[in-house]
Amino acid sequence: MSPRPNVSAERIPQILNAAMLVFAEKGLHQATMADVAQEVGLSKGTLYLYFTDKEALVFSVLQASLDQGYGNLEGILETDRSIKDSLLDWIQKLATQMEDTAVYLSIVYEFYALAGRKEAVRQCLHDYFVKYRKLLSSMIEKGIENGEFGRVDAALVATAILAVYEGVNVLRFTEPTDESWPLTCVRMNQLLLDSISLSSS
Amino acid sequence: MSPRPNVSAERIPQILNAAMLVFAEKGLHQATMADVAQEVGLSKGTLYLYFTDKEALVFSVLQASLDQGYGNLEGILETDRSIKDSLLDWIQKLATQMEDTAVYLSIVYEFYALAGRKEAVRQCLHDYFVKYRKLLSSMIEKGIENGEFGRVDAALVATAILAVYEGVNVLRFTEPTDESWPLTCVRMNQLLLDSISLSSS
Amino acid sequence: MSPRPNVSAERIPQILNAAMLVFAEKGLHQATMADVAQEVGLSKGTLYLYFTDKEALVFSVLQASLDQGYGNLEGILETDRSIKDSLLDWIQKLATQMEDTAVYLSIVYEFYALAGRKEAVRQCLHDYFVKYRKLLSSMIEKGIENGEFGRVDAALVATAILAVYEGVNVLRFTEPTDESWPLTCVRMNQLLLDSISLSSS
Amino acid sequence: MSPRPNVSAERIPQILNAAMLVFAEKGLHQATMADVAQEVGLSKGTLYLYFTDKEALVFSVLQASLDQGYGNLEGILETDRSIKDSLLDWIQKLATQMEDTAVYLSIVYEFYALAGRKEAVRQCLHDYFVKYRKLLSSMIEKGIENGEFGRVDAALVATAILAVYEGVNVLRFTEPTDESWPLTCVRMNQLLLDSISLSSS
DNA sequence: TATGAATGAGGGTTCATTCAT
DNA sequence: AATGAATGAACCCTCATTCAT
Repeated sequence: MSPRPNVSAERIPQILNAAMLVFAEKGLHQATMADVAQEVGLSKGTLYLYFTDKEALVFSVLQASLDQGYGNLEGILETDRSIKDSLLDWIQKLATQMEDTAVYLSIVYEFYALAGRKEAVRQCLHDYFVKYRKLLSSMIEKGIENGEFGRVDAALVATAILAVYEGVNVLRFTEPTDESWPLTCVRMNQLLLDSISLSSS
Repeated sequence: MSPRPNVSAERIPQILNAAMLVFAEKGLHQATMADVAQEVGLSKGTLYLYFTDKEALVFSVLQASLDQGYGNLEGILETDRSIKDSLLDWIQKLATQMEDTAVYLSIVYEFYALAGRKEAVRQCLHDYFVKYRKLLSSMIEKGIENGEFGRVDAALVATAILAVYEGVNVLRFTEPTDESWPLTCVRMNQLLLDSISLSSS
Repeated sequence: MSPRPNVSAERIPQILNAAMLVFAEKGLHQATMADVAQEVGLSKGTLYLYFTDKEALVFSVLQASLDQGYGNLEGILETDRSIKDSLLDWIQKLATQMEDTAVYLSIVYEFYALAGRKEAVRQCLHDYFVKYRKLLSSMIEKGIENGEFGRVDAALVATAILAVYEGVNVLRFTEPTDESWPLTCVRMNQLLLDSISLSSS
Repeated sequence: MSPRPNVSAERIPQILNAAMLVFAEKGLHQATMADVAQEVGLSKGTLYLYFTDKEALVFSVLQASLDQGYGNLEGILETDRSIKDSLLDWIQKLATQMEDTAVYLSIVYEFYALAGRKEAVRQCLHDYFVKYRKLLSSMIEKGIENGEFGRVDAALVATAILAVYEGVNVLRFTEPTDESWPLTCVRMNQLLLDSISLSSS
């Protein structure tokens, strides 16, 4: 239609990626729109063709981050393994990715901080956590039904899994040289799942 | 001796308190030195007699926060109760304080984010977590020795306790209306400690 | 001949009308080329095919406005009524239009302001006022000759008529709720023309 | 009180004067805060200690301008001369000042334009004109009472005086080389006042 | 003729920091 | 010790203008 191919579709992810990088490196506030622009290879002004605001850009980065999120949890279930093994698999995968996500963790904490002051941000994070809590919870319940787990509070365990993961991330962030964190995370969850498993521990 | 009492000693905590308030309310970056000055009732210029920098002020606030920290853990041990009960007591106390600390959590996450970019901040947080991890670890070990707990990895359990606490805080921060978080936190630790306890569960 | 009808001829008035609207609404400086483009239903780039500059567009709007001007004064004379009645007729017509021109008055004052800094604009306005001053002046003179008016300074009276109209517009602009301004304007001119009329007042 | 003398009181008029100059020279929008700052000999930032906004500065300039206004009209009355002579005296004075005020006229028209879009500005100008209209009106009435003038519509005449003055200013602004405008203005008012005077015309 | 994308200079505004008093 | 005034670097954002298609 237009004389020039519509590059909007590709520009936005480009910008988001660049922004994520720059934000992680310099911090949400220290990073300037000029920094982001330079990283994408666009001019400052062009950024504003795609995002009305720095705030809008930040928010989009948040949403893009959450869309990746904890990864494909539903897919995990579509196997014939036990719930416990499936969960541990997922956790293992998350743990393995820890290395790579470390760079972006800094932004995540800025988002958490932001959640304290911006309702929209809080809502976003809230929905995200609730979604995974529910997914995990239903898996635990399935495990209870099929006799893998005892009659535990599924929601509590689900929350615990998320909490442990988030908590380990915090601790790891202050001790990045220690490379055993992924393992620690997995072992904690093993401990947890073992403790609620019925017989074969 | 001095005609006027040296007010320096009292000024600094005054400023730190004010700064903590203002930082929590507006965010580390949105809060200006003017905001802090106004909160203490001093002029902007005077602030710089006590802190060379905004950075210095921020760092001092971080240290002051950490000095309060998780509370008196050593004191807990000086009882004749079981390790498990002592630990749960401590956790209970922490959980109870959650309500009050919520306001400041926003700064905490900004500090975490800062840790990704400022070595000094990371070091500070690191020392803090290590200190508590060691304290908890030695308690767990004492529990193993006296037969309360099985032969678990004490360091892992200690880390788990901290991780769970930190993780719950994260989740709670995005769902502040739900008031059951303190309870959730305690129950998780009960689950954890139960699972490593030998007989009497 | 050309496969497509040459739309240039119609485009320019379209653009000028749109620009006038937008300029009136937002102000000469607040109105952007994008605003104008959107109002015409063209793209920003296309605007520049018709006007080299924003300045050029503004200037064209000025000229277009002046072309409408105070309306057909010459036509007024082509009757057999007295000069005085003809003039009052014309003033009456102008006064009646006040309502409608009110919207555009805002631009007019911006043009006046511009005249203080742009020679071309001043020249334009100058020629405009001179033209009407001369027309009015010659009418007054005709009135003197045919005995309607006394031996007044025709140029002065002509200027007075214009001044009164311009002045009333200024006052009305700050008091738009009062609806008596057109009447006021007419009465002032009646007063003026009465005072220079010979007998039949 | 303060270690440094409080210069606020002198700064504000300094800034207003500078702003008036710069605004007149470059136009309300083309003039930058930096321009104004440089004119006062202050830094850009300092300007914001005294005016929250450019808008606030503009508005203050408007008010300062109006405070000077048409000059001391009340004072005129405190003589034993006739109303007519007093009024002509005042007009003469205004006319004489035309030369000096010419420079600032450009801003005045921008203010008029602004009045079309900013209620506060309109209000300001409105109050100003009303004030002088009332003053003039009461003078005319006094003239009617003491037999100087016929039973004319005092308000109409008052408005006419202002309108003529404003109108002449407009015309003069587009023909600044002609130096007879002050005279023209006076003669118009003479014509007007003569026409409403009773005997001794 | 038409346009969507891109640009970059420039303006308003903020704020950490300094300093004379 | 205390401060109010001043600074200036830096940031966000706008918008007239260009250009490849």
